[in-house]
Amino acid sequence: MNLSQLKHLVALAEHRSFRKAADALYLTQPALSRSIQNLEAELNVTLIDRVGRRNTLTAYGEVVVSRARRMLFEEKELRRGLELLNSGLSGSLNIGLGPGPSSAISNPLLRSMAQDYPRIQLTIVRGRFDYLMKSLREELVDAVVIDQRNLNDVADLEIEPLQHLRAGFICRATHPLLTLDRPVTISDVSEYPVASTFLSEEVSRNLMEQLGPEAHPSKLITLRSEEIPSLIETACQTDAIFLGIIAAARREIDAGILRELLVTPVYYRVGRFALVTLAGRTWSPAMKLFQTFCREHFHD
Amino acid sequence: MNLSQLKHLVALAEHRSFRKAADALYLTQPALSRSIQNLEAELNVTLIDRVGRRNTLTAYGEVVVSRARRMLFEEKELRRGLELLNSGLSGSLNIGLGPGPSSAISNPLLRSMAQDYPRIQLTIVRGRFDYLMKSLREELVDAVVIDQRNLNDVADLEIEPLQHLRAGFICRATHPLLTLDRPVTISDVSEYPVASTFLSEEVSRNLMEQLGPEAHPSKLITLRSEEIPSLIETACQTDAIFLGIIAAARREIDAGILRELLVTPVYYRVGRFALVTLAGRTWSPAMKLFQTFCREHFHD
DNA sequence: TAAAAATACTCCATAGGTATTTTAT
DNA sequence: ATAAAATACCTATGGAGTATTTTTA
Repeated sequence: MNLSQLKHLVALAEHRSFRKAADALYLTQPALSRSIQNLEAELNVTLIDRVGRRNTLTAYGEVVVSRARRMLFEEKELRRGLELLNSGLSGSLNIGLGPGPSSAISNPLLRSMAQDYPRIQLTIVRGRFDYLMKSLREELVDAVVIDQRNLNDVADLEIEPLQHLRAGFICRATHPLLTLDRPVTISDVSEYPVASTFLSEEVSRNLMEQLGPEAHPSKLITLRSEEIPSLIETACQTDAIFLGIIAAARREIDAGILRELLVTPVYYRVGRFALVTLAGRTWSPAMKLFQTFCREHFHD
Repeated sequence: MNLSQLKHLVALAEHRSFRKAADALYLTQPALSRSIQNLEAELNVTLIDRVGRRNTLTAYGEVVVSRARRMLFEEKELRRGLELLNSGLSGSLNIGLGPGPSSAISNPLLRSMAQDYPRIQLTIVRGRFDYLMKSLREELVDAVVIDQRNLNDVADLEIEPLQHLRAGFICRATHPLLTLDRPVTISDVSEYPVASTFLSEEVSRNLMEQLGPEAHPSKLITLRSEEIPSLIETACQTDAIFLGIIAAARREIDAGILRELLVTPVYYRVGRFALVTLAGRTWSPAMKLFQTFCREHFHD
């Protein structure tokens, strides 16, 4: 058995065709054919049932492919580990950020890297949960920061929970609701446009439980976008009320442009974010820097 | 990079001597020397510091050795996984059973697997003919056991006929009909509730041909369910008469609770069951065990 | 100056290529 | 009839052996 044969088998399992797999491997079809035959002969089992168009792995093939995948993963990590050692702090860092984390740390992360580690190539990918997890598993990004409540299948992941980020309502400092001489209710809020992202089921349910049926996103939210900065910009310039992570508007709140709007009963919901990486991958020095960064910057 | 080189490096890391490591690997010292050199050349790093007596791994060497250990572990597990599969001691077996076969072999199959092959993952799927065949063709199950009279399109199938299972009438041992001093007729039977599954067209026709129009299921059968054990339970506790595979009531008959009711003219109909798999698929050892099991357990 | 590792040289097993046949749809 | 996979045959690379030299404790 050798690593080439295993690569060949994995490719074959993916393409289900000797021809296509051979092309993908930059090999001739006969070479691939023999490579698989040799592997089968050595292991003394049939790995794939050749049934014309539709080749399928046998039970043996399944066993071999799954182990082979791990071995090839380890090989890739071996080579990457050497490169990391060689490159020191000049490596690259590819990060995937969910909408919440993106609004909270995108800017400070870019600034921090530009100032302190100018030789690190930083790439930030924005996206929805599924897309980010796919990117992570395909090793297109080194890590993602997402709401960990979405995570189901975590067997192959390494998850570092980050500090919670509070969520709430935010409006501009000159907003009429801030001058009210009584507590602001959800009905008051719904008199104005409410700007938010697409909220998960869990968050929606939570909103309703705490603030009543009027708070259901489908009724409450009138302005919806994945671009949180745009939403915040809107809240700055209009009477629209932003609903989301407080930290996303940190700069505007500090500048006195925006203010948190306290709604009774108090809506206080946290985003439970986490730094997620593929288990078994060596962390680059840049990755460790990012971890430190997240720990420091995840707060309200 | 290949697995031999990695084995060599790991041995070298353990023995800290080319000489000793070479001996342990049943290799000559120059061969080992070159093997390591080739690996170093390919990875373009020094893996081990040659300092005469006491060789030590470099930082690169540490990275490579630790990943290599995992790869070799995976390789060992790969081979062990195949052996387990081969010995029939592991693996998975997904079986689809039609109503008749299910009642006849579900329990013994579960018991047999639990006792003799505790590490095989057995899944039994119950269902009607069409559903089972669909599952088989989509490879959701490895095999189905069904009444082969239903089979039409068999081009892509491998069919092993199993021993016929007799069908007939069964009632409890204390049933009034058993004390009759004349042959029991179908009219006698129809005086009582008759419990059975949904019968195929062919079986229905056959029933009528042999026992007359009174025997048509739509008239005859008053208790209908796919759950044969429930029907048998009913026959045990009431004067209802069970119509179906005799073997399904094997246990109760052996225990003297139920008895076969002979109806004149003799109704003797066999279930022509078969073990059906997709042609061209390699049989796992678990599958072969199941085949043997079926051959042994399909009898009255 | 011994023991250890590297080098020089030879052999052959095997992975890969091209050309062709066999198989299955 | 055609696409896919297997087979036949050839070449070249590289891994392993033996003999020998170089290194260093």
